[in-house]
Amino acid sequence: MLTKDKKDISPLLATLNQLHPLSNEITNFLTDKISSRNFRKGAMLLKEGNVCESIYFIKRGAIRGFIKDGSRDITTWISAENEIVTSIAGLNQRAPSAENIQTVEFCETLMLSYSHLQELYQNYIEFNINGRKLLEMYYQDAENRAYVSRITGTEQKYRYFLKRYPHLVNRIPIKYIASFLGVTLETLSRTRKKFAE
Amino acid sequence: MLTKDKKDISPLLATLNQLHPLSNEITNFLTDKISSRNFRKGAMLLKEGNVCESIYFIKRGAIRGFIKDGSRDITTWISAENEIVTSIAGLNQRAPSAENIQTVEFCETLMLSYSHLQELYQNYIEFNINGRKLLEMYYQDAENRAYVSRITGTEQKYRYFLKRYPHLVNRIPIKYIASFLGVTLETLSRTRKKFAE
DNA sequence: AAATAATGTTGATATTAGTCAAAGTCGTTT
DNA sequence: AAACGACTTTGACTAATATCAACATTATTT
Repeated sequence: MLTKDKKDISPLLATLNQLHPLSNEITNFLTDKISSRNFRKGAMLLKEGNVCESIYFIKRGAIRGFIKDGSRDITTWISAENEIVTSIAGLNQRAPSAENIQTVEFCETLMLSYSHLQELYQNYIEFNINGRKLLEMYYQDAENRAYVSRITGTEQKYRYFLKRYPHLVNRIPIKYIASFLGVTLETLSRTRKKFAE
Repeated sequence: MLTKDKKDISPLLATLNQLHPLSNEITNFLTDKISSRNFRKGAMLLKEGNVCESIYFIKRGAIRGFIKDGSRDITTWISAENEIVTSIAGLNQRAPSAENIQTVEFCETLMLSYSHLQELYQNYIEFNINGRKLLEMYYQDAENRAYVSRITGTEQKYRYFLKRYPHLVNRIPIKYIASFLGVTLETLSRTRKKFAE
């Protein structure tokens, strides 16, 4: 963690309001409990084996989730501006995460602790509407990620990536994109070259 | 669809109550609106391009989701007893599904229409707690499915399948398991043989 | 600006898994 | 019981991708 900044939580409020309008009480609670956190490139927000204590909204930068598979890592997701990241294992069962969470760039985030999130869900029942809708969206995303890793042919996979994540293509090191797609970086490098031609 | 049976919705109520206790009003609403539906083996509950109009709870049997990738299918999930299945695309955005949903065995299900589900969420706000928690669980599952398709080595994949889905191993045709794991059925057949030795 | 580290490319080779085809097994129907 | 269909195994061969290693390029630090 780098600094604890003056916070502007409006982008998060906008995201949540789009799903279901937030009451003043909820807006005030969020304004009170959320803190701003910046992270240097490569910082670990969560290491496997630990229970994730927070949920982060990305104001600027990109963050990935990855799992260790022997000596190599498998990047399981990559998120950027206006997305929310956390360990689903922590959210769902307060269980130690098998997943690691790491910034890929310098990041400005908004952080809400898990316990405050639970307080929200318990004390402001209608906030569960926001949570439910958010999870519907993220679930679909997870399905899509499972899909891309199963389609055959590196070219088809990369084509999918270009279409779905155009904003990340020139920001994320090829090694992360490769493992996200389920290929080696060398193979992806060659495939990408064919595309340029 | 085969028959519309006398319904016993208690297994679904048990599942939902475990997440958050249901009020009498909600229980009555569900009892009223849910219908029992049986399907023969191989029946299509949803064909790609259509908007999914219902959500199903599996009382007996197994159901898979799959996506067409050229001429072959990719099985994206396999669910069985006491699980809920639907097209997430339909749930989330009322959009035509890219996914097909098909029974793998004779199935007894409980069906709730999408519009009644929306009624529940709107009129009984606390039901969003059940929905939110359910989605947290299913989201984690989706993450895990994405993970297994990315790990390398058919042996490792199959080992994961055995561990995570022991109840399905002897029920689901190898061709579905293979595409779920992201390998061909021949490769899976050979790998499985090595296991037996 | 030079030095260093991180990232990306390319080539040669090995390995794995895919493809195509045939035959075997199992269960269901007639 | 024979015939059919669905599922599974096996073999020979091919194609795709991984691996290992060297080098090139681009960023970052000093």
